Amino acid sequence: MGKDKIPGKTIYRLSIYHRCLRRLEDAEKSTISSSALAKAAGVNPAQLRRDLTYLGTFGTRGLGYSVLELTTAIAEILGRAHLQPVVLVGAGNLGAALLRYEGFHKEGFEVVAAFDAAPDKVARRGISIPVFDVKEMPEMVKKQSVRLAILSVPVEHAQSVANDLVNAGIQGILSFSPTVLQVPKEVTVNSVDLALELEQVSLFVKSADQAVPDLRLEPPLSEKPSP
Amino acid sequence: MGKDKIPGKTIYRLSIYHRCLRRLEDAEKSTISSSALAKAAGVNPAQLRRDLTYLGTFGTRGLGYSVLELTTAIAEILGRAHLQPVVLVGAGNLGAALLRYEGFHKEGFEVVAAFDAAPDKVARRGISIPVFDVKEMPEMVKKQSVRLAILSVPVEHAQSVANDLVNAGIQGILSFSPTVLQVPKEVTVNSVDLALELEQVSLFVKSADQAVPDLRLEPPLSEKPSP
DNA sequence: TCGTGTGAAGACGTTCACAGCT
DNA sequence: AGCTGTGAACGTCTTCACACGA
Repeated sequence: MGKDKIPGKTIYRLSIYHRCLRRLEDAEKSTISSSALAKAAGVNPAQLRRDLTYLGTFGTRGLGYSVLELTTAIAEILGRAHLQPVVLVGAGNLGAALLRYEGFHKEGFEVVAAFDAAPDKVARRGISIPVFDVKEMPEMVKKQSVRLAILSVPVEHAQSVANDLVNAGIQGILSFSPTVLQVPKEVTVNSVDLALELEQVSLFVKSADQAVPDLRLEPPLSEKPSP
Repeated sequence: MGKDKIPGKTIYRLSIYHRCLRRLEDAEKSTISSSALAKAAGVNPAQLRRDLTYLGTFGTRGLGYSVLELTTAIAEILGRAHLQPVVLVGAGNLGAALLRYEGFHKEGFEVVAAFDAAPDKVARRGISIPVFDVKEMPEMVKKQSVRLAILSVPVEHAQSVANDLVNAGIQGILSFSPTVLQVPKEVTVNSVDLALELEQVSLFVKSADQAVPDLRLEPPLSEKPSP
């Protein structure tokens, strides 16, 4: 059994495999081969098998993997991530959309509170989560021991709000600001920069009919800036 | 001069450097050292210098890089990405927020049209872009030779709409669906899965106080599924 | 025979450490 | 002295290719 540490990239892919497997559970198939699952997940079959060895040996040679068993095994690794409370700061355009987004809940996260500099102005349509003034954030975060935050404030306030979050005890931030947040090294930041992601697509496309790079492709992964 | 191909990861970081530089242009400084810029971008100075060698030699030993010169050089590489028309499909909750998002425009992209299965139901507040029925998408995309698309439809329609986009001539898709799109290999897909990104943050946080992985960290990059 | 599990090789990316220019 | 540019070392990730079990 691989008591080795699991590489970050593998963890990322495990999440993807898990998604694919859950979709297969509905179907009749009770086993799946590495090549079938790999195709669904968009990776190389050998890579999939390699990734799974971090969980131990599950497959049956000549047959494949038990969908149920595999799903459970991956969930055991990833499971700890779920059912965690999250706060959201910045309920503006994007933030409000995130509050309405059901995907977080589907993955087992609960957004327990939202904060905004102008809570009165927030478009609350379709939002069931209470929106408080950002001034109340530190107290509420501390009281409820929330460790995760979604940061969707305007870029010019991102760093200062991030500081407040860290001071309040937040340990992980999913940021949507197009800036590199400076945080203590014990705090995890994952930055999703929408325009930058679009730019990357564009560059890859251009490369097809112009004389540009070879662009080896890789799945997104978390980023962690220096302290 | 490095006429080598530029690695995808370097391209990604070049975008980040470019952002940081533009912010510095306002400031008085006309030169910047690799360590200063690296700190702002959250990377190792050696890595920054290595990345920049793909553009040629710009720095002045003992001094640093000319902010202006560097900005121009990077823009020349990335520039082709900008000023491209983009269409958005799926103007629901998230899609509508993306239509209001100014970041794309700031980076030089123009969302020329949006499409939805039920264009009447779209909340148009704050949206200046016309929203058409998705049935009109193929024709408009072809007519205007649009090559980039933002895909923000519900997950169950993602693959089928992606197929339509590809058939209409789209060559790059920025997808927000939590699924792996199957597209021809000449089409670039970059997938931003919000719940998955939050899950990654969570896993990294957990690892701090529990016995979980070592998690080597990396910046996000594009993903490209198999044909 | 089919498909897993894995050693070994290879590709890739990062970082060190220092020579050399200003 | 300060900082770039880069050979070389290192570490990590991916992929091949095949032995082995069902």
